[in-house]
Amino acid sequence: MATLKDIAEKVGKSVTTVSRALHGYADVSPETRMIVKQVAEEIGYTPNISAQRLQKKSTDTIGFVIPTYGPRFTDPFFTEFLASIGNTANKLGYDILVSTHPISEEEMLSYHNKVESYRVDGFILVRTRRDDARIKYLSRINFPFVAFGRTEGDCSFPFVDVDNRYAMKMVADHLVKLGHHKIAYIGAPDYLMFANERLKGLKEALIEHAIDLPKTMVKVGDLTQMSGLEQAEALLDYPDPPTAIVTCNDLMALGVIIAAQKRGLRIGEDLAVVGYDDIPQAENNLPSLTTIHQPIYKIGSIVCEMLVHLLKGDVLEEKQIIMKPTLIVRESCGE
Amino acid sequence: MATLKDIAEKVGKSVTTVSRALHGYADVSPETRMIVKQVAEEIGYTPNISAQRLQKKSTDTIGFVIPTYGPRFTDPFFTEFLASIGNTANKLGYDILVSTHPISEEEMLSYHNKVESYRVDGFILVRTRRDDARIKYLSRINFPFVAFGRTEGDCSFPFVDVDNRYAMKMVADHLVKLGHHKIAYIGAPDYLMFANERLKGLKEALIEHAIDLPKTMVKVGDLTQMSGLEQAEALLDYPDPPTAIVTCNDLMALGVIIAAQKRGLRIGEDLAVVGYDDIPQAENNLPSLTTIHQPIYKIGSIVCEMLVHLLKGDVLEEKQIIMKPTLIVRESCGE
DNA sequence: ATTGACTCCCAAAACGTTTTGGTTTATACT
DNA sequence: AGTATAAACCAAAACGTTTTGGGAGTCAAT
Repeated sequence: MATLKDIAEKVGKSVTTVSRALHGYADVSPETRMIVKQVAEEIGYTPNISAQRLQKKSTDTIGFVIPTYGPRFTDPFFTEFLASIGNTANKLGYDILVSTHPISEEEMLSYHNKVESYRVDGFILVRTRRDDARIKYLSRINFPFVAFGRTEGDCSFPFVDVDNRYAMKMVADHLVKLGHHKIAYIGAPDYLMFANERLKGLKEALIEHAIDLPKTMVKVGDLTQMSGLEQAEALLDYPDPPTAIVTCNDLMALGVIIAAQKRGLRIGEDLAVVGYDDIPQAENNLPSLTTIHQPIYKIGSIVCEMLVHLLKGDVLEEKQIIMKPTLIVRESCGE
Repeated sequence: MATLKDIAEKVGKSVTTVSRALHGYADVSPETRMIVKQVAEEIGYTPNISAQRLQKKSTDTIGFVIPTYGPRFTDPFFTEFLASIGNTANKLGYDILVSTHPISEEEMLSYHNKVESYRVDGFILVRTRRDDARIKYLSRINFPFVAFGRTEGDCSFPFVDVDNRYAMKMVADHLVKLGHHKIAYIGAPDYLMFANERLKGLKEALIEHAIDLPKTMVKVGDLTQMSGLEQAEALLDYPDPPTAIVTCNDLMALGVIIAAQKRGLRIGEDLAVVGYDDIPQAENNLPSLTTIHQPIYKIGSIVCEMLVHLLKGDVLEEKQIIMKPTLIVRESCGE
């Protein structure tokens, strides 16, 4: 309601002066500045954000498009990540514009749309893909973004990633030390970069121990608990079933545990299970879940800070950050 | 990049005409309209949203402030709800502006800020409180919003809610039928409307069966699995422990199950457990969880649609909607 | 008396859109 | 010939802000 003009009229100065007074320019006398600020406070002035944006040609808004899977979409990863970028953005004076789409044409339209109508200044990407249309598009038009995760091919964009191969090496070493050699893996669709990396990492690490990971021991889930359960059942139905199952996220690992328990297997003795993410339930589960911890909240806030720096025109001192995950040993692998 | 002016110059017409051509006004000849649209397409015109907003004095944006609890905040409810309002808003041409705050002064500031700088046209509220500062503020200044949940006192605002008392009556009847009379309840802080209602509902329903719910049998958690576990331990430590524990959300119920299993109790036989929400894990858990199903996705989309109607100036045919939840009987109560 | 430096101020333009309040031209009706 | 009516168009204002490119006044040094 209240505009600069209103203030200007009240204090008998021009709109220009009022604007400059509020923005701390030096060419305003201390008295004028004081009275302007006072009146602004009095009449409850807040700048009209649309007008500011039109003039500044920036929106102070960060786009975050959540890739969803099906209608009952509940992944703890996203909640934590969203809370993280939300809080960080807020602290830095930015808004988060969220939309949700299944991976599809429609998803790309959403990016196009937000870019072309000047709705956001930059994007945060998650769950990068081996061949990532989003990254290609944004790179091509030189639109600011920061990704959590890398992609295949050109990785010259700014990102934060976790060393997935290193994580899987820790997992492999741990399992081998416990005496396992019949190891299976439940992953996610191959186009997801992190799934791909984790599978590769596990394979490589096992080879170092002269252990093979045959195709039959590799299953693909969709990251839900239900699919972990289903894939585990397939694995456990084999005449010569694995003694350890590694999954590519905790939700699926929890599914594996349930599948095993349903057929009376003792987790940690008859079957070892390893997850990835360290969601809160991993710790509280019975048995608690051995898993890879990646600091989601930390990663979110770093990603967000990097993007804000980028938007302010700063040069990033570290454009690409690779974080070391840690192996959290709990009950699900026995000892 | 491309503006109306660019098109105007290309087709040799005025900016006015171009604007009106694109908006389907009648005072533009068919030929002009065609050529305008064609040129617009050619040079990839998209309206500058900030300019539009400044002029229209509306933002086509819906605010959604997520109340968080602690840094490791992962509640499946929010992911599903967010996906729901996200998809619906998108379909209706609206954006969702998300921010996350712990319940606090800061949270209210976030509302003030978004209202006063014209950042959003309306709000969606969740997790209403008995005495809700958000509702009071928005009602007072007459700012559009729709809530999931009611509040104590004046409830003349538009909302969607679930009949919590009815839900708890179903739970009580079910448990009593199974022969339970030592029943305990793990709720959430009393200021949360839904927690308060559920407790009241349970109490009332038990009284009908001449069963008392003493203070010692009522615990307060914080909706996390961990706190469900902790409160359950306190209950089970009693010399005369309950034979059934009702919780106010599934996450805590899962915690209860773990606490019980840790001390060797058989769920469904030695102890009955009932949750609320019907999150995906409720179905897959071992034992699967008897719970109250509320159609979160549906509710989200209804809430969002109501708000959009409101924003368009339509009159709501149904301003207040109360949905009947259903009791999903699974293994955690035995039979 | 000029010049220069400094302080304080402001009119006007710009951002890109939509709306207002017309005008012009052609056609149809008396 | 004069008057409606309709079709097609458009200049200018408006939305509220920031930035540009100054101007006016004072004071001190030449």
